Amino acid sequence: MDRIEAMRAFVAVVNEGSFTRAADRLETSPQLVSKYVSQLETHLGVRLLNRTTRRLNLTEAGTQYHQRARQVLTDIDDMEHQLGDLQTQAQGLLRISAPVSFAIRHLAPLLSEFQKAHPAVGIDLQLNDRKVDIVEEGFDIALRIGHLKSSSLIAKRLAPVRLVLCASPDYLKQHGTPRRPEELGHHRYLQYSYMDIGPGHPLQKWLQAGGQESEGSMVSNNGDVLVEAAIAGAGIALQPTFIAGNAIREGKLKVILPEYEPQPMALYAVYAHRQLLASKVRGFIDFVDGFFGEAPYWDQF
Amino acid sequence: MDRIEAMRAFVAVVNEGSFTRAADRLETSPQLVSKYVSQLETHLGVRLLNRTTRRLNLTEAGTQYHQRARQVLTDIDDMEHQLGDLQTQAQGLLRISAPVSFAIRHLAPLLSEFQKAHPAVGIDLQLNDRKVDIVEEGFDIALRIGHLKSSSLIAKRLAPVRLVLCASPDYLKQHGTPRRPEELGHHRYLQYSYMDIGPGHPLQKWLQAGGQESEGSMVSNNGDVLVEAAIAGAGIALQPTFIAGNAIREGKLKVILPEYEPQPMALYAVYAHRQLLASKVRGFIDFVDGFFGEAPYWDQF
DNA sequence: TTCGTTATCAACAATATGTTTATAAATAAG
DNA sequence: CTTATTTATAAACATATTGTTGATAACGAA
Repeated sequence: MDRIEAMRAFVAVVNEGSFTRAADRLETSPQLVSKYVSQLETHLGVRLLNRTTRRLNLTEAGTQYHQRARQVLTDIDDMEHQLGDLQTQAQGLLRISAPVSFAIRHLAPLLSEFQKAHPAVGIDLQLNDRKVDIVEEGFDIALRIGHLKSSSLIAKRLAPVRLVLCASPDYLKQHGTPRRPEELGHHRYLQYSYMDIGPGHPLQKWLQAGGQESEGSMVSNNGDVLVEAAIAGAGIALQPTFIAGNAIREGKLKVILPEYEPQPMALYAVYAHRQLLASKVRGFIDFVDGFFGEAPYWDQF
Repeated sequence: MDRIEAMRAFVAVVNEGSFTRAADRLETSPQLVSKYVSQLETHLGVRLLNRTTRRLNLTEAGTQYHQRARQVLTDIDDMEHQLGDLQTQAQGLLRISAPVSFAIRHLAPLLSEFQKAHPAVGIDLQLNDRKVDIVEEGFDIALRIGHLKSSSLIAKRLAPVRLVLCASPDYLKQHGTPRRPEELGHHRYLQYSYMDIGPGHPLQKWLQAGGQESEGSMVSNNGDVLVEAAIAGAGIALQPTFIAGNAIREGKLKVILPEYEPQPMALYAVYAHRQLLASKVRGFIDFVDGFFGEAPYWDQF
């Protein structure tokens, strides 16, 4: 027996004053309503209604139960409606984790526009380059850059992330512009700590060597720093276009060996579940998807 | 799905922080708990828990739902316990309908003793000689005297009610004491409006005739009046012993034609249902049953 | 009375329930 | 780093329950 349905039946019978009318109201058969009420009575061990075929009278217990059952039912309805609204209206706090450099440069306008479209959604943006555990740490969405290994999480690809080798015109004038990967050997590599372009790539060897052998080399876990260093003429950096793009467009950096550009990585939105997604999350993903497109503005140089 | 059980499962999972422990607590299988929670989620259209195999985290919706669901569940539990108490403790107002003359003479001591045994039960005693509709008028019990025709009500026989023909010694001295029914013809009959001793009885003819033909006869719907009239020498009355008994014992009335005494009627407690009886009602019936016995004190003369 | 209405009962087919068995994922231990 | 253990879920299945249908009994009204 579904006690909630039984309670609903009982309350309907009391309100309508008849099993048949209650059944009409609940769009079911009088037989079922009768069954529900008797089951409820048996469950409670108390007679709720004195019924003749012609008239119904509440017992004392019935009166009390009716009172409180109605309250409980409206509570439940309220509760479910509230959740329904939460679901359809896209409200609540959206907790997002995002990579530091990307967020600083490109997330502000997106978030601002998103909030215009969904005023009831609050945003908590946590910048973090480590791989957060979105379930454990309570994030709704994590934006990630890289080649994602499969996991139980859902990852939606939002935009390509191109990596380019670049250096300042001054630096190139001074040290020469490499035309082939082999020529990189003597150059300074501004290394990003977590860079991984995959094995087998022509640049891979140099990249690894750069980190281990070169003297006076520079390593950072922040791409902005490396790009700034490259602009200042400190060496050659392999960095995503969403960081270097602006400097390239302004002529402060030159792209080197474009024909050897690594496979593009991608920007992903990572979230926990595909089904029963809160609509604030669903809404955000739909919103971000297509915001940058396959040729993002930061690649226009 | 029983939504209440599902809610209980969800709340248990949140409280215990694990499906398996929740299942232990609810004495069911983890599989079922899992099923319940997912059904609840599907029903609500919202994900309540983010679950990895190792840890559980509430979603925003889950937090809200948990809060309110716990409230609803305790409400329901309270409600049912309250009804349970009502059931076992015998409390509330007991509404009794009883015949006027009987109640006046014999009910006060009974009720007083009953209330000593069940202090939490209040009594509303309505005296009425008409046949009340106990369901319609909201009585818990009706005491009735007579030969009950079957009905959907339950009637419990509490005591025999003997009817005796009686008159005052003075009257009998003046008009003679009848020895055979035929001799009644010339006597005055103090008639009770609702008297019915059934067809075929030797006295039946005289009783009917008494109502229709005799001049100067007396009719009343109250037995006390008729007994008082008989004591005053107004004629012969056919009245129950619980009214006339006292006068007989005191010698104010003499019993006539005892060998023609009609089949005894009975005192019944009539109530609506045999099952799921409120314990105040159950208690009263048990109490009254046997209080008077097969040879009630009013028959001792 | 007889009729229409109403609650309930009984029986059945459709559905749902809870159990069992198996699988995948995540941590802990060796 | 692999193996074990714990945990949640999925699939499959026997059993119980549900809601429907048709029939019954009781009350009121004409």
